[in-house]
Amino acid sequence: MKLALGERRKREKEQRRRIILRAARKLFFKRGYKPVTVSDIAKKVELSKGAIYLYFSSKEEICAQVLLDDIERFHGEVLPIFETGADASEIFIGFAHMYVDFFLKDRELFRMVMNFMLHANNMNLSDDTNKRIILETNRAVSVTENIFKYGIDRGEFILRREDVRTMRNAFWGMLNGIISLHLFIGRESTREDRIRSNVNKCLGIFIEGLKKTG
Amino acid sequence: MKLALGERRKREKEQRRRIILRAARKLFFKRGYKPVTVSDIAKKVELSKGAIYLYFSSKEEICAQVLLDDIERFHGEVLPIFETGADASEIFIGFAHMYVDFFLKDRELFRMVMNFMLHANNMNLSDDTNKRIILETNRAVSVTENIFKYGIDRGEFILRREDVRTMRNAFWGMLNGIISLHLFIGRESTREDRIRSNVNKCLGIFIEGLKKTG
DNA sequence: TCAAAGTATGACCGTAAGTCATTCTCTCCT
DNA sequence: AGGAGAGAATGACTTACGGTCATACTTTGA
Repeated sequence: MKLALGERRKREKEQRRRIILRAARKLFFKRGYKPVTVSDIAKKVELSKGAIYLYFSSKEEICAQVLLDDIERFHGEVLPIFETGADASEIFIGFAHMYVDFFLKDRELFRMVMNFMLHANNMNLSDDTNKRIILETNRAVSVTENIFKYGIDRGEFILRREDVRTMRNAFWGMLNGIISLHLFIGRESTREDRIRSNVNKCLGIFIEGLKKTG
Repeated sequence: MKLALGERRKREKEQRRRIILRAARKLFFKRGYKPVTVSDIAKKVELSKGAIYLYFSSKEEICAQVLLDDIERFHGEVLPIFETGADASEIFIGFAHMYVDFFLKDRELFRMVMNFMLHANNMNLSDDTNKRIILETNRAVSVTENIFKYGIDRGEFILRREDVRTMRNAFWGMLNGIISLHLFIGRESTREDRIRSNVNKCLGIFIEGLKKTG
């Protein structure tokens, strides 16, 4: 009789999983999700298609894990912003810029995330992946909500606490919406600095609205 | 020798095209874009699959035309709002509510439109369809830009004219973003009145920002 | 050393978009 | 009326891709 997967094997398996993910990421970002086939990924890591399915249950699952890794990385990068002691408006702007920069590095990443949000309901993902999605979603939510609460506590924002959730939605919506429009609609001005300046202006107006007394 | 397509035939062809579109629309909205096959559509209108391709060059083309018809209808419905002589803020709110209501009637419609915006670049659409897309995009843009200009002219909004384009993007982004979040992320509160009230609050804040002097 | 566990393969399957040779049907000219 | 040719329709066929599985190879540990 045999025991379950030895330690070293487990490690090697995890390592191979990561190699596949890296390859998939590169391919997806270069050619887009749909055009990349599972065989393409297999070829790139010198495995057969069947082998890929020993590590991932579906192409969608690969996509989800690529995106989750990136989002986790973003959340890691964004944390220090809260240590600065800046006021809520500055934190907002800082957060928004990090978000924009994050997605401008790989525009296909943003498209994939949006697409994923749109269709996640109809995807068959592993329990583990679903857990990660919920975790990261909650993290994103609480990060932004906390900025609003911080602003309220400091007396910086005129906003009822029960409206924080609404404003959090508006904030995310605005940020994603502006990026979408620039990347996929605007033929003009998709230069990074242009997008950044637009985000600045929009958030400026929004924050003015939050500050306005009476 | 024969002449090109007689008048009556042309009319009948157009009629059949519309019948196919109606059937496709119903199927798409009921089961979603991907799950509906071209054969499903053909079956519903009692034609063979091949016949469908006499009227449309691809499934994507069918989708595009369904969406364009709906967007055109929306633009038709939204025009009267500008005849009311209301102030710019009211027009904004009115416009936003019509937009929200329009998409809440068929949630799949919104998903399809978002998806379309995300991938329109990589679709092979007919020249005619591409023209319609540009036309409708420009219409949407100019509608919102005009509200901003109107607000500036009335002295209602404190906003430089060169920032109108930016604000138009923010407005669209916010609106689409809020709807997206509610429909596809929020497990909680996707009730219509809830979404409407959220849109109200967000736009309220946004408009306050626009009105703020100094 | 050999049996079980684990890893890998690639032919194969199912499905769905899109094509095309063929057939049917209508129109209009003589 | 009749037939020629334009146009409408068909459905079997092609292609492409996600996913599966019987088979075979490799490692491990008793």
